[in-house]
Amino acid sequence: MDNDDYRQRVIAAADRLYYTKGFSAVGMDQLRDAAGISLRRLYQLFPSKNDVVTAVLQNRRKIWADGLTEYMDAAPTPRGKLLAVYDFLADWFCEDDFRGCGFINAFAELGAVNSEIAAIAREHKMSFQRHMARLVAEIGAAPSLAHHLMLLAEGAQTTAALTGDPSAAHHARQAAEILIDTALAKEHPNTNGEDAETHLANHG
Amino acid sequence: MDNDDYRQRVIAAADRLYYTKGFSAVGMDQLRDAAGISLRRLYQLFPSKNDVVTAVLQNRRKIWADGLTEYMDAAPTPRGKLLAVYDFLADWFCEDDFRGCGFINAFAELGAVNSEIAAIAREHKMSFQRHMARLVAEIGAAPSLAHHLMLLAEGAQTTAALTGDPSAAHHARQAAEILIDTALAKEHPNTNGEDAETHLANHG
DNA sequence: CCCGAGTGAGAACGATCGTTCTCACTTGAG
DNA sequence: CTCAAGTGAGAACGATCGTTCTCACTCGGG
Repeated sequence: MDNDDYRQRVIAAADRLYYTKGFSAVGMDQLRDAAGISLRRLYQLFPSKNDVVTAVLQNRRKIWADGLTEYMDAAPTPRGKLLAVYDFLADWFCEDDFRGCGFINAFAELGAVNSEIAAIAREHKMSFQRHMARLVAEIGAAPSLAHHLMLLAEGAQTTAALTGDPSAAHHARQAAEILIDTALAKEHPNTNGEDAETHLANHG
Repeated sequence: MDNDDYRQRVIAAADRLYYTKGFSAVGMDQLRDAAGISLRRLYQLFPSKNDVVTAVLQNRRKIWADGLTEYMDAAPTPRGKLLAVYDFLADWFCEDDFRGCGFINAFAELGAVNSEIAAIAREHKMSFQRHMARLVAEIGAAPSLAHHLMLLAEGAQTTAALTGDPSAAHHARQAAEILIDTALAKEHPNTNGEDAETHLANHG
């Protein structure tokens, strides 16, 4: 077992602890116990707690992007890919330990004091935003639609976390369908909305 | 100057400090300095830091509700009241020290460990939700519209906080207009959309 | 005046945090 | 084998936290 394996073990344990309890609520001793590693090796892998936190967030960025991409790839059409975002969220919200978006949580807890963490959270959101904008451009809708869909996804995450109700993803999907179809109807006014309506009926 | 004045002074100072730096990042000593009060009196007003935090959140609940109500009352129609939410957010986002929704931040930082704070944050969101649902019922739209509009407002708050871009409120308003008008067109299909369209043009 | 209750300023306390150090032990090279 | 380098387990350190205590002082009622 080499250093990279140990790093990944620490990151996995830290991610779970930080996400479920908050960053400042989890000390290095607790992380050592959870990762099954000595404090000495922990500090030679990560010179400070802040390095653990940033590594955890960078790791989570990749996991989140991969998970989302997986859902999107399963959808055949650009419209379906956009709506797959909310299916991805729906499944996520149903997980037992769901506690909101880890980046929003990190920003809320540490963003004001630690600009590096604020930057990581911001970069995560902006890459999601770019992803949405690309798909919106593909279906030929106005760029503002990407903002609208992003707001729904963000709102669903915080609402599901606070209320504990996973149906926020379902509501976000409903609204997204309306916004997408309205945007498409505005850009292609000659085609009637029949296709969109049947598509909507199949999923909703 | 009686005890209530002191209490209010502490709450005001604590609110600013907690909101801009986070809860665990602000100690009681710092709060004492900011409030201009002795540690002794501080602890006889609030037996523990947790009491300060909950008092701050309860206070912020009232301030938030009053501010929103003010914006809503200025709008003549129920539709205008619903859209006033996003004007309220827009002005809020432009404040210098805006750092997202204080309740989401509190939930993110302390909600996992402190169930009392989680409950306050949840209650705040649900009272906002009820407020929206009442107005949606007034304009005769489907209840799901209230969920959609709430998601937009929530998403705007986190997006504006993370990206630092106040235009999230503007985008949320755009999307809200589309969703409201679509919902109204579905509930009253005999009236054409002209009224809604001109209203939209006046505001957007 | 006296006296007791309450106050401000801040030291002190115990807990906990992030981080480093100690020390006995392992291990691979010579 | 010997020895140097690295490790695990955990004590130790300094800082900081929330909270309490000390002590000199104020001040209103007798």
